[in-house]
Amino acid sequence: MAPRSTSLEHDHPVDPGRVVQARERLVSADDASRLASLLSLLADPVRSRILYALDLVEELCVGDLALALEVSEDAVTYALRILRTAGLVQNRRDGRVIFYRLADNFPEPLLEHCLRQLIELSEAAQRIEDER
Amino acid sequence: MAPRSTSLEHDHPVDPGRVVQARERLVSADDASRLASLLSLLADPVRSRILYALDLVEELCVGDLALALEVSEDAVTYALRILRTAGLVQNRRDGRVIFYRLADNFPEPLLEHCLRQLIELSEAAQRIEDER
DNA sequence: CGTATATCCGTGCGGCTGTACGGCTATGAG
DNA sequence: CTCATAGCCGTACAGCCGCACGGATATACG
Repeated sequence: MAPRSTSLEHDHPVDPGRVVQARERLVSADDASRLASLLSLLADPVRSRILYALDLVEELCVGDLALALEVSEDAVTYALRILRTAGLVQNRRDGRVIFYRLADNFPEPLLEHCLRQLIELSEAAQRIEDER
Repeated sequence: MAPRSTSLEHDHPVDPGRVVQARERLVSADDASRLASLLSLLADPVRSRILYALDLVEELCVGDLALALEVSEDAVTYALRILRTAGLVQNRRDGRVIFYRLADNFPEPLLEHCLRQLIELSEAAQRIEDER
């Protein structure tokens, strides 16, 4: 069903210049959509902690990951399924045990650069909120 | 109800050393949870594009934002409500029109540094996927 | 005052997401 | 061969999320 275009929906810009300027240089809907997918992938405590754990110790099996993070094995399995599908982790079978590691082409700076900054950012925001 | 600890749930680590090592230096559940909140906030095409638009042109009203992004005003209002609640944007009333801008304490590097990298990353991943 | 406009708010709904459970598969031990 | 273990998969369910709609509110204009 069509959006709420029943009546007039703000036809004339209030500030046409800025609208045009924003439109021209704006992040495309496609880029934003891909970005959102990537961020959603990282926006889960179990998934991000798994990535950090694998960054620390190179290789871990499912059960040990659950122990290290103190979450259920089901949660780890589910998280790994998603990370695997996204191509962020690889696995290797050794007997009955399956070891996971970061994918070969895993973007290095992501964890230590980008996410680390965001963690500090969210801590700062938290403090500001607590002070109110 | 308790998780699936009905039977034994992998009591002995396969590689105790690595489990301990991961546990000690791992991102805490709290940090990961806060990080997830922040990432969820950014993991929406409308919200991220609004932030980029405001970064570009300083100030825009709701209707013009909808025009610039080519989405419904409802969607913009909803997105702004969330960004406002999170303290990422501020507004200013001028007559019937309400102008939005990035909050004073908006973390500068976030958009141009951090997210820009992630956009490129997601583009690269997309290309790899397309080649298969 | 009455009308039109810009935006917000409450509500409802469809869709997605994370988890738990039962059951399946594959491997190894006896 | 039989049994136990590590992990996966399909399913079901509860919770959340984003959007559209109706209606409210505030401001401007005549």
